[in-house]
Amino acid sequence: MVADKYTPQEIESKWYEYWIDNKLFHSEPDAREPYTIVIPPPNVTGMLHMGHMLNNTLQDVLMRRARQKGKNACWVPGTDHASIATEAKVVAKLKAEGIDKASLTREEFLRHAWEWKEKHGGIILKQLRKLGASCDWDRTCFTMDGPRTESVIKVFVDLYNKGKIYRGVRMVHWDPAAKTALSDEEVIYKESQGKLYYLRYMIEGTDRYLVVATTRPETILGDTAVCLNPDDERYKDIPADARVIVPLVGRSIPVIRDTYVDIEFGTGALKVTPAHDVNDYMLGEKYALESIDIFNDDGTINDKVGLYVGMDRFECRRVIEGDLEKAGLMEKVEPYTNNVGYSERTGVAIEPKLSMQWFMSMEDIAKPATRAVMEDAIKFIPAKYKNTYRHWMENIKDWCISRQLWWGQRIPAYYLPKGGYVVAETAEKALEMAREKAGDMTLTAADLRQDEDVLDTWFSSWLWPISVFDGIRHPHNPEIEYYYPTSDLVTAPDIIFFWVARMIMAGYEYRGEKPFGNVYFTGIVRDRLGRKMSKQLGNSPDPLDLISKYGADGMRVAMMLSSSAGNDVMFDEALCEQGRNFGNKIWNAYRLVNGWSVDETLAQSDNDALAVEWFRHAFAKAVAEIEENFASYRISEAFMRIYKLFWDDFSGWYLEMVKPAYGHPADRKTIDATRHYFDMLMRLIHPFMPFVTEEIWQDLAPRAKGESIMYAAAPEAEPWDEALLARFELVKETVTGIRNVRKQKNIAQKQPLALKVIADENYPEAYAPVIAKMGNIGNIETVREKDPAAAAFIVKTTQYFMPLGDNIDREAETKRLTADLEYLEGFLASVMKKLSNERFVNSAPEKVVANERAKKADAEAKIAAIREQLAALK
RNA sequence: GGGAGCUUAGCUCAGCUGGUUCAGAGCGUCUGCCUUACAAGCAGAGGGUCGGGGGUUCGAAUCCCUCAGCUCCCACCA
Repeated sequence: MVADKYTPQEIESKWYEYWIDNKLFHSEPDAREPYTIVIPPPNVTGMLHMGHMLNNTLQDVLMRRARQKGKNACWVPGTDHASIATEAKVVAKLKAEGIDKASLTREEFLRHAWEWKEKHGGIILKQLRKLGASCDWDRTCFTMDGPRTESVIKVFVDLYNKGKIYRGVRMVHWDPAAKTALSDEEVIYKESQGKLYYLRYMIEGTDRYLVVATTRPETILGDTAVCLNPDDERYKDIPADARVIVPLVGRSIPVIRDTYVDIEFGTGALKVTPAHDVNDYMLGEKYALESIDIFNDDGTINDKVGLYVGMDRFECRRVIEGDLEKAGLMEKVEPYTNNVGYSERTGVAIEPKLSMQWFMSMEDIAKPATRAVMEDAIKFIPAKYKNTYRHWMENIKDWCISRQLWWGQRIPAYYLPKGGYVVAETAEKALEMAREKAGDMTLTAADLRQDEDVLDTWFSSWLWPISVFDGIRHPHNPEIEYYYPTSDLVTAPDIIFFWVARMIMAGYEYRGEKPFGNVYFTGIVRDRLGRKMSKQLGNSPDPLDLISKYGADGMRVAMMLSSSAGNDVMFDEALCEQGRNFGNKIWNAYRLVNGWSVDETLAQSDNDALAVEWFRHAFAKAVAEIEENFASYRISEAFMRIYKLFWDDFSGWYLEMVKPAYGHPADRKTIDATRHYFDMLMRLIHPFMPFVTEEIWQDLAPRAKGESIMYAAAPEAEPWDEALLARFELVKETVTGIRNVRKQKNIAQKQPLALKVIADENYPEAYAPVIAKMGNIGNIETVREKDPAAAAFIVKTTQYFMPLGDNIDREAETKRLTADLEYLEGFLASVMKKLSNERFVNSAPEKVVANERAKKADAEAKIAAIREQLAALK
């Protein structure tokens, strides 16, 4: 027996515990077909936000649906070590405690970091439980746990041995806050308001000067040339061997010529700073220019030049502007908007920096991965992301995989005392190799120095679908053989390059097979005004607050109500309310059904038999449509269909039809059918609202311990009779017609009325008992003549009359009927126009023409009926 | 500078290969109801020249062109 009031908070934790206690989320390989999802691992120290709610609700819906379909469903949860983000958090935490990272050894720091991870690491997964996520928690993985780390190292060594990983000095994106290199994908370009400074470079030995435009005057410290376009007429008279003096610095640098320089931009003169600009770097290479790195790793000025030493780069820019003015070397300053790259993690402006890094060459590994998506071996939903994907894959650049951090997998490269290095999975193996390489058997482990850098976090998460089943270390273990490839991946499109593309590459490289069959891209969760949710705006609600307010089921419904694949989600708290209300609706419908008493001797009424039969067909049709929606990943539409099925068809019509009068019992057949329907409806709703459906399902019949609606088979598609459903629509319209009359005449539903009908072929006579009950009609009388004194309405072509004594507003009725008549005549005219068009009749398919003819007949019959009613009114 | 996508009711969106499931849904709005399952509800109603213009076609929200507005992705113009 369920409680009177629907309070989600009271049932949700109870059932989650039940599922856990009975190990209902756990999966082991068996004879059934597997259905597998690996969770996009959230940052280990992260908090749950609305994006997670959307993402994980969808995954849970798919999981629960798969279980009901008899599949062996396995959802692997886990977290990501998120090296930059986590290290930043730990550094900040230590700083707050007065500990400077620089004062710690690597081992000490890592101890702090692990401590922090142990303390905060599980939070986000615990939060996921509140949502009802049916993850197999026994399988929880962490991208930096033992097996995953070993897998990463193994893959690194393997790729190195295949010649796909190399080390080199390159211009990389440097994050001065995190003090590490970043990959191209970790840089976000944003339009920024800046200034364009025009600086004077005195030409050596003359009193003339060249004016050079730059957005970054502080980098003059590293200037080693000025470049002109050889075709620029303005500079024809500058000698080929001219040199200029770097402002303030006083260094003499050459003037070079290269067509790279855009004559149109600025003054047509470009200052070349090979250490701090990607293009300048290339010019530097080409002309063998000196490269002067003027920054420390934290973005302050170093002592190479001796000016502004220790000053922050932005501070330096401000100061240098003033100094140039004072020295008379500033021609002018203009406002300027340009694209500046920022670190995805720390948000600070990126500094291009020349440094020694590890790279992975991507071109070959990208090829099979591109093909898989283009040929739909892996399906993207929505498909529009295929283009984005292809474009990136076809222009792929090598991947900078080293990070100057401590939190992460340390690169397994070991440097020999006399130069050179070896790459090996273990220190022992490395020593062996080093001895061989150096030809010195006296080398000891202490002589080797392991690379200080760690690997990019994505270098571990790209293996996720394989490594969670230990398929890297043991490629033929039963788990990987059974669960891989996984079925669906649900993720946000902003990590398509970071993660999705790379997982596909790893899949083909290490399994020779795709990592998943379908990728469902969710949108970004925005607020009601379409703004991205962010901490700064404070427009991001705490999902846990919403869950405690509306229940997890309500929260899940809110996510379903607003999310078609790939479209952004406009989130509004009102949607949670709607979800909660739906839970309430289900709850009360159950209370109604549950409250009926049975009279075993009672025969089923015609009315009830008709209702039961109709709903069987309505339900069958809905199941087929829901099936179709799921098959095409229209999850929200599947939900909306179920929502309407339950609320409108089942509660609004079916229950109202079979509901016994207050205090009266129901017959056995009707009760059993209704409870059966309830069971089936709960199963349909369960993937979306697991808690309330479990509560009711458990109450519906005695269940064995450990039994759960989770494993109750999804309703199967059955055939249905479309004609029967169409016939019933006429019944509904008739009932609505009656209600309208009541409303217009202000007659309460309680008061029984009489109904007369001129029965024609559109009169659903068989359903007379239903019309009578739903309309509270005492007697339905079949007549031949219209009743001029009665309120009248028409359904399709059938005329109905409700004698109400003499209170008929003839004028209003005439007006209403005349309006209907006008509309229909116009309609008929348009149909006639089509039919009289020879070309239409000749070239349109027969079905369409037949349809138009039917429309014509219909309209004509209806017009005749209205004319008759109008005549009767006079 | 390239590329992709979007524009349908007050809001959020469906509308797959052109033709009764083509003008739809949910929410909101309005009106009337506390009718012993549910006011977190019930009953009823109104609301759109499918962004503008042009074209193809017997027929266009749907296909093509064009203009306008919005969004996203990619790209080294200092």
